Amino acid sequence: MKTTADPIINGLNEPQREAALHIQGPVLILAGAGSGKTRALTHRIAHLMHEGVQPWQILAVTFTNRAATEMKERITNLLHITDGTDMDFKTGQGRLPVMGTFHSVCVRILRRDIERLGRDRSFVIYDRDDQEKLMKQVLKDLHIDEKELKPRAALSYVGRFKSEAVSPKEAAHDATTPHMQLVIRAYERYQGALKESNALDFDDLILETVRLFHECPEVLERYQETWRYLHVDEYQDTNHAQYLMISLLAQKYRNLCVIGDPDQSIYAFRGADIRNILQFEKEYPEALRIKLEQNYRSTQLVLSAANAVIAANPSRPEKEMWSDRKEGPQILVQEVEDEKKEAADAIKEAENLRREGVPFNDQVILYRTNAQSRLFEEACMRAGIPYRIVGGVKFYARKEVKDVLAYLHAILNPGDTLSLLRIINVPARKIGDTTMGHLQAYAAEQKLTLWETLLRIREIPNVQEGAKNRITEFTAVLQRLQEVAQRQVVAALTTDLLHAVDMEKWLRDETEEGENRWQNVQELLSVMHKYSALEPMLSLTSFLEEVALVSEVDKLSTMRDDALTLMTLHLCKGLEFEHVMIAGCEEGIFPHSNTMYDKEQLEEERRLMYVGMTRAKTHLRIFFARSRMLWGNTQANAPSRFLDDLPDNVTERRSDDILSAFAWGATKAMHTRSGGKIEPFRQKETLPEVEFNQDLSFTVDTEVNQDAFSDGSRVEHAAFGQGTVLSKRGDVVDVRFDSGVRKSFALSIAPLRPL
DNA sequence: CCCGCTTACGTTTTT
DNA sequence: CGTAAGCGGG
Repeated sequence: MKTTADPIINGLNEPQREAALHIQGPVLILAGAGSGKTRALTHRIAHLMHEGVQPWQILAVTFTNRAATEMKERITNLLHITDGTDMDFKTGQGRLPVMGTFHSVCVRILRRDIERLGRDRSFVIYDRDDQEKLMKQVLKDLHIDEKELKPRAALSYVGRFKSEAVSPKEAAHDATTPHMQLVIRAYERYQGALKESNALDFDDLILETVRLFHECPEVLERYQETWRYLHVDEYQDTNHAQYLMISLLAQKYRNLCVIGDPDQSIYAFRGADIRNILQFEKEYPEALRIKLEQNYRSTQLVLSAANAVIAANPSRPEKEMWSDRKEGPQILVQEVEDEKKEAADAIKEAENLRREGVPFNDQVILYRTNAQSRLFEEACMRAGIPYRIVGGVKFYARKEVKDVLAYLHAILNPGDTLSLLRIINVPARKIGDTTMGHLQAYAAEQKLTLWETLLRIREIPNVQEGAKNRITEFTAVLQRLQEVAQRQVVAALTTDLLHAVDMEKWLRDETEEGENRWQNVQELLSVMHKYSALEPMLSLTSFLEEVALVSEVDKLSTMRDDALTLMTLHLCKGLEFEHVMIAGCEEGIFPHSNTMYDKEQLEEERRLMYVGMTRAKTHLRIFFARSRMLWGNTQANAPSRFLDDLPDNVTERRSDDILSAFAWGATKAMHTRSGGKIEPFRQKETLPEVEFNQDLSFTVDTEVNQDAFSDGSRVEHAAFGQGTVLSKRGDVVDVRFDSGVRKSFALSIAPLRPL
């Protein structure tokens, strides 16, 4: 029996200890925000190993690489393993349990066993962009008008079907309307096209694994025998397909430990099914239920506020977070004139706290929609404070990055037609649509892949001699690189590749964008260096595999500069900050207007608010604006209904307007009178244009600046130094700095001054 | 092939 | 209002 002297058990609170020690049978852990969930989980796994369970018999599944990495690190520390490296994990030889995302675990299974489903092990993984391209082609092939069914809409249906594990055949069964029948045809064809390209999209990774388990009981049994102790993190976010996968694995030994928080379920729109966690005990009646309610992150004031907000949601398991940290500042609810004022105020608050010793790294601005980020970004630039935006255009989704990756994919697997199509004319080598049209026609007719067609280019009619030569050149380059790939690691291979196709010249076109593009490729190269210790081919495949499955939030921890973080509320889950600011808390913004007529969506919005608030350790500020410019219109939105639930005793309400006290009382009364029901017209009220700009200094600033930036004038930038204005168009100036760097700026924003 | 103009659109997105 | 994508002209 374990005693409290045991380092694995020591330091856990009572329910955490229970979670760690109860290792046989199903366990449901309801773990509130900041309750030491990862701690409970990692200690549990460490305890399992202490009890003689082999590491490879333990599986822990998460949703993000970030979570998986953190768990691996913490278990490594806990066990004082020094040689259980990540690479060991990959080959399955390590001393660490198998820990990874749903998708990476499934890839691992499929790379090994997908041939049983009559498919090729060297499949490629399609991301969002690839999916859209493919679906576009599918709709074209089916002669479906883009107006009738857009690729994105079709994909969203397909995604929904797949997350619910509904095959095209089953879906066809329920398709009653002509529109849905169209969707089903697209779904069917899309799946066929994926198979032809030897590709799987993200959803397929899960779904094909489920299919494998269904169709090959002996394979399922092998995994059941291997992974006897199963753990699933963020269980409230699992969709039906993921639920099936886990259920199948668990059905033999029933050692399934799921952890989650129904109050933090914010991905229903993506197919997450909160019922998976709510009905866990029905499915496993013998399950032990553990509640982690002590919060180690926030002050009691923050928690009281968050608890009050989430309490308004019906049918949630009873759970109330509490904290030992009784003291702290009040929750600040700040009313501001408009969205510009909001941004300026938020930045000012960040700077104030910075001065008091809270680094920017420990501060975040959260908003509901990405579009809101722009103003904060501009405010940061204006104030000259460092910031980073998480999300938005993803690094690995950038064209130049995807182009390089497409080269690597094509080198590894020339059968990857999508990649070939992507790079055949990048950099431009005058192989245009006409030529490609002939080639694809020939390929279809002869039942050849594009690559095989390219290799036989000499036999193909209708293609001009010049184009044939250029294609021969292209295939020769790829073939040479294929050989290089056999003996060089991925970084060296890529350096060779970039040189061979003169990528630098193509990307670096003397503009700021060109410079950025090249920088991005350099960054990609630096990521590759992490794979230099491996065998050449393994280095290439591991790199591509990992790149296919990473997200933006994963990179957060690796950034070291002190910068204010800006991100959507959805992305903040799992993170924590000393100072959290939640912007745009107005009806129609948050909760978002599209959710306001649906009870369940509204509940999810409330959970999103709860998630945002519980990120705060100490300082929590909530902003709402009296008026806001949205889609070219100025509108006045009522303060968010979520603010009504903030208890007065932990809240301080402030406003930049003298009449605000009155306004507050009025809105609160209005919400109360309507009994919490939605008043459709509330957010439509538009105030007469108020052109009273309180921040005069800003207006003056930009006006004065304008004239001093004529062509050829000398300027100085806070970060880039001195330079010469090349051209000026309205608010935008092009500057060449003495360092040689060329950039364009928005005058009203950039820290640029005339000399 | 690249640009600038027109048009359409506007929620969130682990992999 | 701001943006991204599509298209026609140079």
